[in-house]
Amino acid sequence: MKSGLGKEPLRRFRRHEHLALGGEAQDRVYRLDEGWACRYTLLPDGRRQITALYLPGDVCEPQWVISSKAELSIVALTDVIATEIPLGSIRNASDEGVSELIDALMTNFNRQSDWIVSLGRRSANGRITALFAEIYSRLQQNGRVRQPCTIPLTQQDIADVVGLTPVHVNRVVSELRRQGLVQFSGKTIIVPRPDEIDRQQDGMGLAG
Amino acid sequence: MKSGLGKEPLRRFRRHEHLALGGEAQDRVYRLDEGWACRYTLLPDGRRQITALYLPGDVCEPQWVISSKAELSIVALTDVIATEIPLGSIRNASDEGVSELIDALMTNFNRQSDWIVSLGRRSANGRITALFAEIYSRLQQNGRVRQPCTIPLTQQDIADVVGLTPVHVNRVVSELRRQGLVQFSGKTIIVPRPDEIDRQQDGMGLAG
DNA sequence: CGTTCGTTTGAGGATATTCAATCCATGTGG
DNA sequence: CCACATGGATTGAATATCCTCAAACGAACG
Repeated sequence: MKSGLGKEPLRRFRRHEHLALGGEAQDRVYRLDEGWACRYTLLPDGRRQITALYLPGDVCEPQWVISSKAELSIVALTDVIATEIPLGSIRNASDEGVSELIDALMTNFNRQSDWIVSLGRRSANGRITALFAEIYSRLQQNGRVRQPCTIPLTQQDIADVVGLTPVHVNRVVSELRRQGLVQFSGKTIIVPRPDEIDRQQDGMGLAG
Repeated sequence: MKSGLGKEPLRRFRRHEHLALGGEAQDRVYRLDEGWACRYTLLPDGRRQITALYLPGDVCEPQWVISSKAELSIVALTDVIATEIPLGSIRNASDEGVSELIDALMTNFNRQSDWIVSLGRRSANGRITALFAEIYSRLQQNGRVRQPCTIPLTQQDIADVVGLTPVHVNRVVSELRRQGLVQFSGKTIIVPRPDEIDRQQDGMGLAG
């Protein structure tokens, strides 16, 4: 995966362009070098629920190494530059490439479980602050934290992640701004002190 | 996995007994021969969110074949009889056992994505009917449908799956009973016509 | 300069929660 | 066989949270 061979082709996607369509066979995965993307489901009435967020540095979608089929569509949330990684090139030979993908898969699996907890048991405020804290933590792990942490998501995008309406997201986020927990810069959100955001989450820690 | 060798030991768990504790190393998986179990997270204030349901016939937790560690606790929701399947016995030799577990893992992964959609975008009524429909469908796939489909879950358990309070679950379920979509038999719920329940779900299908 | 996309604000209403009781079946000990 | 304790289901009233509808606003873009 980290083979610096430079043989893997770079792909560019514009915002709203699809990296994959639900049902399609996949013969590659992507590593996002720049930009954000997501997996989502569209309801018949047009509402959208995002089921996974892909940040710069993430591999999208690691499970294709197992199933070779996109269950859901993947779309770019910003302009994206991605490295194309053919599955054939790593599936033969029990490479470290495979185990890296498997690790990423399990990480996503556990993240989904966590997100079920958020959606099931947290208030709007808790879900949004939890999302910002998660994003910061993941960017940090990917080595992509500029100071401070910036989030190029639309409030509509955020709403589709946290399962709320954009109107209500706006009210919650505005309140966070009033408290100084986030700042706005144009349409991107800035989290100046991620550690404080983390403490905002209502009733979330661990046990049992 | 289906080796009828009879060498695998049977394990019994009483209701509320743990099959695994979060953080524990695991050297086996379980196939549930009888009874129901779940994976869950406990919040600091005592509320619980169930992140996976295990039905008779299911393997619990297939991802242990990869990670060998329980991220979250697993508890029996009813009395359980399970077959213990040592991981060592199938990890060497690229058995069909492994690929069966991998398949189950991917099924659970996709089910979690679907559940995120439910929690994020469905009403109480939609979540509960979706849950019943999912349960019926899974029991059928596992070859465990007696006529009719019975669900031995407490309303509190259901609440912890769908992310609602038991009080509100009671109101919704009572309304479903009034409409004849479910029946009660003591504390267990019966779904006489699962196909009709399926049509109750508000705004759920596919697209995009 | 008019569109377009995204944000912001208000008013009103629907949905789900909270807090409390009550009910009911089951199981236990006397 | 009955009194009592227990766990779960049920109901009501009041409240909180979030949604819907509608309009206005602002920046970016062609």
